[in-house]
Amino acid sequence: MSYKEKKVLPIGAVSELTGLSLRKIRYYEERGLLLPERSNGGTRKYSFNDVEKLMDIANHIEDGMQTFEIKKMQKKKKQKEKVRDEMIRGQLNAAFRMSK
Amino acid sequence: MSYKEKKVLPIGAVSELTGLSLRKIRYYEERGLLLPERSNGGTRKYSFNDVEKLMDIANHIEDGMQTFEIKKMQKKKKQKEKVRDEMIRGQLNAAFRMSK
DNA sequence: CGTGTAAGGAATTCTGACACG
DNA sequence: CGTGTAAGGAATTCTGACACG
Repeated sequence: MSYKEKKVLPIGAVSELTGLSLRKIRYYEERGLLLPERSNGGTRKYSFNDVEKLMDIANHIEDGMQTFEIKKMQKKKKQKEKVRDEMIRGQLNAAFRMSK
Repeated sequence: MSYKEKKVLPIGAVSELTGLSLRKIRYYEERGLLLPERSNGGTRKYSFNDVEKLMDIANHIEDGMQTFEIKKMQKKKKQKEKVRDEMIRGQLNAAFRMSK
């Protein structure tokens, strides 16, 4: 796994990087838009990927989009990626069979 | 600047990533092998680059090298990089003059 | 709904020092 | 020299709640 995915940043760093308040960051998590890890003590740990996701979320919020709509978009995006991956895998399998 | 250089990790995360104790991490800084940033409150902030540097340091320590020796090595390494960069710049300038 | 804030407590980090070797 | 540890304090984060709208 690359640095971008490592869950290591404390919420304060994320707040500085994104410009979002601690309240907002925690609220977006509450709405399921984000899933940081937790330390043994219970403190949140974020990745740089989470930071990017948050900036994306912030943009949508600014545009007047509601959290549940953003949540929907995330699901659709994941669905698209899934389909695309299955397509690729299918093509590869087909090509593999052809090669024999 | 890339994620790798951003000073954002708290010392606890660095400890987990490197497997080094907090004491060791702070001590290597005291010896000048490392220069994390500080938050307003005074807490240390590390980059992934610092994490890599620490694993390097740990290896040298295991080999019985002393901190001042590691410090020397770091200086030599920097010197080499500097010379190399100047070489490249020189070559580029020469090529540029030739092209006119 | 999305966000600010005050409140009390818990987790994290800080420094300087003593210990051992 | 390099590292562990106990000590006291400060910075950071956590949760649940009230407020506004």
